[in-house]
Amino acid sequence: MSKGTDFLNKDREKFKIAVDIFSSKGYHSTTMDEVAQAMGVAKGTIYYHFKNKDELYLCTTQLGISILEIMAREAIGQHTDSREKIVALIESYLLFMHDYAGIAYIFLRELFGDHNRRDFFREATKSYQKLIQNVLEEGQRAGAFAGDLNAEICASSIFGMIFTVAIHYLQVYGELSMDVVKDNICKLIFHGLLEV
Amino acid sequence: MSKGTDFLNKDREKFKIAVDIFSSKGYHSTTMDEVAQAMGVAKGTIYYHFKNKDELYLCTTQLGISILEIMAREAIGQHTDSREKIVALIESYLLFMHDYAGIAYIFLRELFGDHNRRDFFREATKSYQKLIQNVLEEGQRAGAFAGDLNAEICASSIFGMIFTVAIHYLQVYGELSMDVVKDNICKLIFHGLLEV
Amino acid sequence: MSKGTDFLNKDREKFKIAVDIFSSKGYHSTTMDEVAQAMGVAKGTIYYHFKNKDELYLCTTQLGISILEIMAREAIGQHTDSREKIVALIESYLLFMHDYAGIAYIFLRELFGDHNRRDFFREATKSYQKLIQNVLEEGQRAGAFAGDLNAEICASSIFGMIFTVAIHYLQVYGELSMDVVKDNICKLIFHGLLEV
Amino acid sequence: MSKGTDFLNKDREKFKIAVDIFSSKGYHSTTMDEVAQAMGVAKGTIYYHFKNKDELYLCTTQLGISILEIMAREAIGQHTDSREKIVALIESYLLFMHDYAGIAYIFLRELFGDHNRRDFFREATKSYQKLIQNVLEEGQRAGAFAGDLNAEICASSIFGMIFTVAIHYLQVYGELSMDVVKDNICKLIFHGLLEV
DNA sequence: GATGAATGAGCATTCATTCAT
DNA sequence: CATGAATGAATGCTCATTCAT
Repeated sequence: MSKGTDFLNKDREKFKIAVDIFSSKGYHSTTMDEVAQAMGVAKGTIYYHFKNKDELYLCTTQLGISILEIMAREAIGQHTDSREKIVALIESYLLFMHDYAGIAYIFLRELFGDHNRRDFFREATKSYQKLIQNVLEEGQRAGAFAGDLNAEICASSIFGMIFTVAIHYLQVYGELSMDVVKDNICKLIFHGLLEV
Repeated sequence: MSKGTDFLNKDREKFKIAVDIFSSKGYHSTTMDEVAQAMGVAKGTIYYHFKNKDELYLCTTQLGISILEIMAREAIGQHTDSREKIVALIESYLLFMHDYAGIAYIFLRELFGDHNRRDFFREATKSYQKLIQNVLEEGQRAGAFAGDLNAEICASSIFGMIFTVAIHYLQVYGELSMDVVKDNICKLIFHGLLEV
Repeated sequence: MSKGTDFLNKDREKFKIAVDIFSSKGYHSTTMDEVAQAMGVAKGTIYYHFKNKDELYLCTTQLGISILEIMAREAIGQHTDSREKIVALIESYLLFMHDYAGIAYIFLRELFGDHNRRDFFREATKSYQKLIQNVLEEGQRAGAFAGDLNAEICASSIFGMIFTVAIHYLQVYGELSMDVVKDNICKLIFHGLLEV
Repeated sequence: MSKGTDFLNKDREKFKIAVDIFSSKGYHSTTMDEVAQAMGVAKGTIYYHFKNKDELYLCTTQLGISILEIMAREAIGQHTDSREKIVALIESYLLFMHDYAGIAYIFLRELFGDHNRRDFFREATKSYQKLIQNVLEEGQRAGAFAGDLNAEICASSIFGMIFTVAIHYLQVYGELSMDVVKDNICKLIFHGLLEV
């Protein structure tokens, strides 16, 4: 944990400010002056705690993403049934989108972003998708999920679908009605589109 | 159609160059010098055809996105059965990702991007999701798809899942094996995860 | 007479357009594109007639200033009395300001302008002031004007006062009421401020 | 008082440098690089204190013009007699031209300049002319000056004449012999041209 | 620890000028 | 004679970073 992460951890208000600015303006359009002013400190102070802008951004994002990781692991941990685990994961992702939409935006943006930081976010994504994938494979071995499905592809699908729907909702309706979204995603994931 | 779109339309090579650079380096990290040099023209030439960097970027992206729209509409047009339409849409999206991955990156990046250009991309996204949504609702009326599903949420889900999986594949395996991905997504979408 | 002067002389409409643009926007803020568009010709056409922007500007201004010279010489020529000559000169200057305010602005601006073109305008000014000075000296020799006055200083004074008042009027009242201005300037010049 | 005015006020050397460059090369032909180099600071330093080139120019000119205002008000304040006030005003203007010729050039140039900044300079000019006008009206009420003269026109005349003569002298002789100029202008203003 | 004035490399943009048609 | 697409040198401005206090 770097000096900077420490700084943001101790002062969660400043963390939120950093997330707000970076998520609403993007990395490049956010200036260090703006961050400093929004945080109510001098620019030099930020450079005292962070080596450079990139470190500030990365620390901010890392801290935010670690929250998602904790939420997801906790969600899974509370269940033994694969299906219930999937539901819990969906719930936790949606909750994260609801509570930390700024971070989510940054995360997705960087996931599709340019070379510079993509690797870091790819790793994070892989680990989240792996979380889903593990539950899927576990479920397949237990005979709960169809064995002929490629768990990797399904995990990636579920990951992408949740975030896309959540952001669609946030953008179109301004708010995320979690129950409706959760129910529909669960139905789609578990039973598919076809009428039986 | 602006002067700039004209320029890119007539010289598809330059269009591809613009897409390549913007998708690999991102908007901000791409300099007009680089674009000019890569296109083999003077910087002034670009400014003769485009008002500024933003217009160059937007024209490039718009042209790219219009390709997706054409592909998607053609795909749907060749089928009457709702289920086959969905399959065709998935195929066309994957084909687009395969042939125009750069555009797809830009598209997704901006979809989650900062306020400046988000609106433009949101509209484009909405129109694609609407395409899916219409097919879904048509299928529901025909009794092919489960009537209790929210078509809007499902459309957004399908949209997000396809792109996410495709990019995951491109990032992890460097190439998109379309058949495998298509088959799995179809299975998941049509029948769901559960073993029957 | 250069090719350019010819061009402007033959097409007085284009001359007026050039004066309008240069006087309202200044030399540097006027682009060749603007001039070409306002004249209704292609940029290349202008470069066909003028070597460069500077020549266009100089030809335009020279032509304008020559008008003032003709007006002033005609005014003087119609009188033999020194005092009447002065009145006629004032009238002609005011008339010029009234009819060719654009030229007058350019003239004065350049008179106080930077090094580049100052010399040319200085010469023109000197010649106008000399015109006044000659009349003054003539009048002094004839005993009409006070002999202890420095004719050079007085000529310069009169020149400056006329233009300044005229522009003051144009700027403050939007229009030049020539009679009022002329009367007052004559009174001031001939009798001075003091109550007798 | 803006940050920039502060900067120039504290470091009068830099103020003089700015005046020198702007007056000798004009606004457009002066580059920020030149100003920075002449001042011995980095370009960024200038942009730290001034929002842009225009603000630098305006602050510089404003500061210069305020000097003229102070000089003029001091000159008037030391006298009670209207005629003596006029003489003092003339003296102060000539002194200003002598000490701050650069500012005077900028001032006059802008007074006849293009639309952009003209308004600002017009206001300044009006206030100076008003200064003269007030003294003239005061003198008229006291019976010292001819009552049938339009004070506004006379004030503008006097203003223009002083500056024009002073600049004429500077340009022709390279130096301003103040006594000669002052005496002649006073004679002309007070008694007029006519031999009595 | 904290500050904010100073820096300068980097970049978008402008525009006079050219020249092939 | 006339055109207008192409050029590239020139320049205003930004902003991450440093460092003396």
